[in-house]
Amino acid sequence: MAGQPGFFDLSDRYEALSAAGDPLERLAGVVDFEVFRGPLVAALRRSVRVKGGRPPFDPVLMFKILVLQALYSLSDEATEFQIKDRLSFQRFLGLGLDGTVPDATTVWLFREKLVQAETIDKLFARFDAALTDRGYLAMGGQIIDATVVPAPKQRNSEEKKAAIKDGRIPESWKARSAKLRQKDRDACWSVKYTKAKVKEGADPKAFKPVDLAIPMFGYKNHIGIDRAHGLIRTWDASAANAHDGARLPELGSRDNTGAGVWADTAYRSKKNEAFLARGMFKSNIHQRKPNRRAMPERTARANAKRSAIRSAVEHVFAGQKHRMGLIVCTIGIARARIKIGLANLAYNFQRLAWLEGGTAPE
DNA sequence: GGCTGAAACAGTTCCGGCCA
DNA sequence: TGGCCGGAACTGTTTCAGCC
Repeated sequence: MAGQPGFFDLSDRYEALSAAGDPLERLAGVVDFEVFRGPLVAALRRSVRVKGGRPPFDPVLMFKILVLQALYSLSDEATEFQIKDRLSFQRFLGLGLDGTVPDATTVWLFREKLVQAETIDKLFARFDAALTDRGYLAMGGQIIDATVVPAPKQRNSEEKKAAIKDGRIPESWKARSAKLRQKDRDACWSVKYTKAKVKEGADPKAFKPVDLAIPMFGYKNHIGIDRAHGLIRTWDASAANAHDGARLPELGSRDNTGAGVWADTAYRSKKNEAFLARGMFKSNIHQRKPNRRAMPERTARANAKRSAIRSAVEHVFAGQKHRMGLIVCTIGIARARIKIGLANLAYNFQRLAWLEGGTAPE
């Protein structure tokens, strides 16, 4: 698949991360990766392993490799190359100069086993428990939002698009298994609405705001962060066309000590307001502009106050997109889910490093 | 040396980007 | 717009390494 950065596109992201010392060293210092061994071993079913056979790589080592992939948006091939090439990667993984580096296929197979065992939620929950043990309780209320994670755009004919939309496999693909397995039938198109920016040199007073509709293809990362620490506490992944508002009941965490819930207008509905009222949450969801009427000044001021708080979640997405280069090149929602989940987990690792007095993740 | 299971290799197909 | 190239995801087959 294309779209992934090549071997030599890593330097910018690495330099950004390295601005204040070796970020991987800091990460290894604050995150105890051994806490993941239990869920990893369970996923790989080591307990039923009979004697004999080639010994596998250590599951924690393999998991740390997936973390590197998520942090630097590396393909499996690029990961193998970079581990062999970079001393900082080798130090992070605890490999010596003569250490054997897992093959790209081995990395792919390890990730595939985690997909099959649906382990990512257990890993996320395990780290969340570790955060709580360390004193980082979910506090101050929660901020909920979603963003589209791009995937390679499929080059399908109208006939094939219609078949996929109906949940059918196009006839010409049925006999060609190799072709079918390369086709992503779960990723979807969505439209992102935004305001056009003032052109450089133009008079801002003469500029009339224009709505832009940007088509996006891929998956959606739904997250809930705690306001006090900015850590991702709940998450889910879906196709890009999933409605954000419908996910609020799944993302709303009862573990947060604060009752406030912040979200944009996409989450405002009678159903969601009823859900928040039942759960004793305090709704800080943005108000919609009244139909064919100007936004009342009082509402606009209230929304502006909410925006100032809600912007924290946008920093998470910006970090994942621009610094980590998050993109889903795997095929199917199950694989996309682990990629997105690992990106969320990797973000929390970096955020923890910052909270503990390290480099800023933004 | 045979068995076993994981790692590694080799091949197929895809998409993004470049160029005519 | 279509052809081509390179990088990437995925899979079938072969090789490797540990145990008996």
